[in-house]
Amino acid sequence: MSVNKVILIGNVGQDPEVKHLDKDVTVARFPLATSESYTAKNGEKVTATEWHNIVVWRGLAKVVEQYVHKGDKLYLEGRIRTRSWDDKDGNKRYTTEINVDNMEMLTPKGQSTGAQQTSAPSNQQAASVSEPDFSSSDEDDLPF
Amino acid sequence: MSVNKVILIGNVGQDPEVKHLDKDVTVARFPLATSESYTAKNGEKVTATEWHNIVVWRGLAKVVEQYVHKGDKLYLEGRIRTRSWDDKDGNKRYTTEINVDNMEMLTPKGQSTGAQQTSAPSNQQAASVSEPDFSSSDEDDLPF
Amino acid sequence: MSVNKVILIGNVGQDPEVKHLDKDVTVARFPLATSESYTAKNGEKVTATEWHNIVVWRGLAKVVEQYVHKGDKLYLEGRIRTRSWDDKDGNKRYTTEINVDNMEMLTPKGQSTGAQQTSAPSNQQAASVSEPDFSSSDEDDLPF
Amino acid sequence: MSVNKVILIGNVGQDPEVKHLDKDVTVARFPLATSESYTAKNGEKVTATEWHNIVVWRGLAKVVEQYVHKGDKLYLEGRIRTRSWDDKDGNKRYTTEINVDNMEMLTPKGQSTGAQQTSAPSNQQAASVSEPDFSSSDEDDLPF
DNA sequence: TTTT
DNA sequence: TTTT
Repeated sequence: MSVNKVILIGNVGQDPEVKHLDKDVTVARFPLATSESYTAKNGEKVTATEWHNIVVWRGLAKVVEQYVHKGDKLYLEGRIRTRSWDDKDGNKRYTTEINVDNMEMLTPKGQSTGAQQTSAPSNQQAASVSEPDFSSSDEDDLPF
Repeated sequence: MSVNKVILIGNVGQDPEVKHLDKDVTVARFPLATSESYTAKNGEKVTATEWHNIVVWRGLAKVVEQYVHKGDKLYLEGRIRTRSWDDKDGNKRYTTEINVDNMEMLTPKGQSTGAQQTSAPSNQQAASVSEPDFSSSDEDDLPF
Repeated sequence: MSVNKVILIGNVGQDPEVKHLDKDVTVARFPLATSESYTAKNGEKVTATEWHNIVVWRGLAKVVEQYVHKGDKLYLEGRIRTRSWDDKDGNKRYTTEINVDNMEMLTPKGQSTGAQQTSAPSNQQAASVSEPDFSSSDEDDLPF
Repeated sequence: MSVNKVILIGNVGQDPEVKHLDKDVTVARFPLATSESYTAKNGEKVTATEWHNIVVWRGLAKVVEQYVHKGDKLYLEGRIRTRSWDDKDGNKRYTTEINVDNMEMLTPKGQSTGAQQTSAPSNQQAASVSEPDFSSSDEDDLPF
């Protein structure tokens, strides 16, 4: 009796962080920017950027791991989920994420414009697939 | 070149808070619940409820003021917007809201189930329209 | 690299026609009305109704068979599909349908307003489930 | 009390046909392809293409006229509308169209791949804007 | 009739 | 922190 659906088209802000949990479960996280342009009261053109915390699970996370890079444009379909956690001062805090159900790559293959990609050698894609050091990231304790 | 679209169907958790700002601008805020049922690993049926911070501006806010009550089921279309603010400890905090562009009432007229409504006298709708004390609420300093 | 998504909220125009094909595949079809109101140039208020040919397959078709009746309000998510066929004059003709992927019932249980339902005896739901005569309908040759 | 919403991402099949009606009203029409790939029962990979009749009015039609070309990838948001008309044999026939409310160009500027574009001289975009012969097209009598 |  |  209810619907919680998000549709985003935007640009990947950072290469995804991918974690391989036990039981062969993979999760990928990355920021996605959407932006809106409008004319302010003073006539100035303004671009407002919105950052979304994207979370992708299981099979789709493996697709992210292999093919999604900083700068890519993506179509995402998912659900809003707000998680709560306690910060160091004992305050309840909230983080809103987008849990992805469906994804389409809108950047044509070989046209990624992310810094890492363009500076990478010709075998960069394979390199990015193995991306060895995310699992040892010391950000593991952060809630997002 | 980007899209930020949310579609929700859910139930209003509290009667909307409506403020009349200067220049005849109205803003309405209320929580909306969506829920998902799934079967947990142990076979138990679980219902997870997600609460969304809904924000409605201008003409649509006046519709909310007149017709939307606790318990009503709504279809909403809007955009995700995360605002940042500084809490009392000087930490940056974030609140994610849904800014509504389009709304449809799914509760048939006269069938609202909210507690306030059902206990209200027959002129309750007019009463709720004038709703006198929100603007003097001491919650004005809170970011939502 | 492409998206074909439809979101409808509307009312069921006729009780669904349900067919049980071989291999335990079920398909349900029914018309759904959406309507838009607008003010014409002459100041008159006009309501335009749009009829959609809804098609539901497999497990979801069984849900339709059991729970969906004329008059019910539904949320549907699906894809547009246009089928072509040859009419009796040998002309190519086209029928556009909505293939449903996801459905939510928006009419509260026991509040259906369809004529058949309200006039039906207390066991009408079971009756509608077995709905014996659709498969022998002479409309079988029509493309919808 | 109803919703009729379509979201498409696909490729433009032909350069848009643009007509300037009286009262400065512009309408643009073009076919858009979406495609789905799946594995058939025999293990073969199949791509099914769906063609949508896109209709864009007024200001957005002028954007189409200037910027949209065969081959371009677009995000479109709109409504389903089925029109009826009488064919030469006096039969009622139906055409389903997508009336566009919102559009985003997904092909980066200068990267169109449509045949007409790549073979056009460097001033082809201005040329396509004036596109002189559509209004005298003898297809005017056709319903789409 | 488009794209991958 | 992305893109145009």
